[in-house]
Amino acid sequence: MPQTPSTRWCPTPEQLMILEEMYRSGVRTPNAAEIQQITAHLAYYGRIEGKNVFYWFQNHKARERQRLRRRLCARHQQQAAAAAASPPIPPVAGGSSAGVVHPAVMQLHHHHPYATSFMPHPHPNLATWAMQQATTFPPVYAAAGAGAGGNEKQATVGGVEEWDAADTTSCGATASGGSSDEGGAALQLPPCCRRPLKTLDLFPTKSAGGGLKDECSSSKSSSCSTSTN
Amino acid sequence: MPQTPSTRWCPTPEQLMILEEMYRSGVRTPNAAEIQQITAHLAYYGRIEGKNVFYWFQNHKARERQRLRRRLCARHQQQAAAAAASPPIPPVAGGSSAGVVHPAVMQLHHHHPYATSFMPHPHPNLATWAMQQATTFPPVYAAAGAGAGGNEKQATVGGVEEWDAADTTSCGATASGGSSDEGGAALQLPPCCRRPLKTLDLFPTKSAGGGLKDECSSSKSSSCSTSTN
DNA sequence: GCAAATTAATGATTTATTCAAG
DNA sequence: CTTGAATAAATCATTAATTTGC
Repeated sequence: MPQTPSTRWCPTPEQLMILEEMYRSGVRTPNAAEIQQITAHLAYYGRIEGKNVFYWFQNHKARERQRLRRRLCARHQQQAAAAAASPPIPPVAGGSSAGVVHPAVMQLHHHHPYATSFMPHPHPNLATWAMQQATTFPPVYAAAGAGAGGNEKQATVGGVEEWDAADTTSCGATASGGSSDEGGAALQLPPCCRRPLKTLDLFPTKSAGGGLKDECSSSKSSSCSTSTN
Repeated sequence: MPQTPSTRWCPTPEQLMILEEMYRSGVRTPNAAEIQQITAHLAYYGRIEGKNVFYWFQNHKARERQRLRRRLCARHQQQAAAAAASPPIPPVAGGSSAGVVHPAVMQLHHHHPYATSFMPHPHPNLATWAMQQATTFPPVYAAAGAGAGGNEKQATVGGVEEWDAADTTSCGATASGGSSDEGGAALQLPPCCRRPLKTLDLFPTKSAGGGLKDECSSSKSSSCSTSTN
């Protein structure tokens, strides 16, 4: 039986390579249009769906972060054990490439007739799916509008090849202008919706979010109460 | 300017009523098809999109749970303060309605021409969106296949009007047969994919998931191990 | 050298947390 | 302060590596 009906997507080396390259280039949370592009591109190297791309970035990001947390934690513990007083590593971050953000997605130019079977398909259930099917136009950060050029995005951190220091909290906004040639409609996003560039606070000061929860025996108290309101 | 371009959905009383009724009927995590139905139905009473329905159930579920946690926590603390030795509450759970699951979604029969603007629309970004657009057919628990009648689902818990006791771990599988009349294609899901009916362990014994994480100063030990493989 | 059994990676879901409009 | 919207973390489940016995 050819075409193993495997339930999960098995990325080919090429696909993986490209994805990793993109990630290293700063792509972190591609938006719908970008995902479509990426998917279409990668489809050339094998079967793939948008959700795979979505998941991949999601997981990759999360696990990268997790890895760092582990690492830091270990280091921290080690240092704690050593009872030294010197701060771990002064965040080098520095000059590197903060604004050079190169929109890796823009380099995609395939459009091979392989297609990824986008639209149709009578998808069964799947929780998250649902949300999509209705998505008229989500009032989020960016506009995949046609004409407009300089659009600020949110995700897809720029530069910062490999954050291996600790804080690196800030991140350069990037993301290709995108604007695929297909959806050239009006699409003017409502006046609100413009987050202050979140999405990457590695080590927040509060509690959840990116805090190391159990992984490292963090303090984290706070029972139910102290509402932020 | 009529038609306030408000960013968020403002559920009308009718919509809200129906949604709550559904929730009380056991609908907890409607699948795509169900969401479509619900949305189409509710669209009669005002503008609404699938994602609104999706979010609503998501939030309602989460907050109901949160409320319970808070409540339980408070009670627990109170009891702890009382320094009594008697076990809190013997889980009443009992007979209630475990299998009566009435698929509230099935009662929907509108199909009013209001439509909810499902498919089209050149949605900009939105993270989760992406994933959808590709969803060929997600290899998840159920099959929204056409003909087959008795299909087990996963979400949409049955019965259990209001879990206010503690454990209530089990849950009756329910979910309307769904199977919208549109996707009558083949759609034969691969031989694997058949979860043992998860998705609702309110108060698991392990750690995260539905457990009271931090909210109530739970124990929560157990790292990753004891793989079922 | 191969195949069953274990372990490690990682794709896919669900749940919790956070943000911000009303 | 309630709650819709969005993201990130935790978890599950399956596949690929790797080890072990023959």
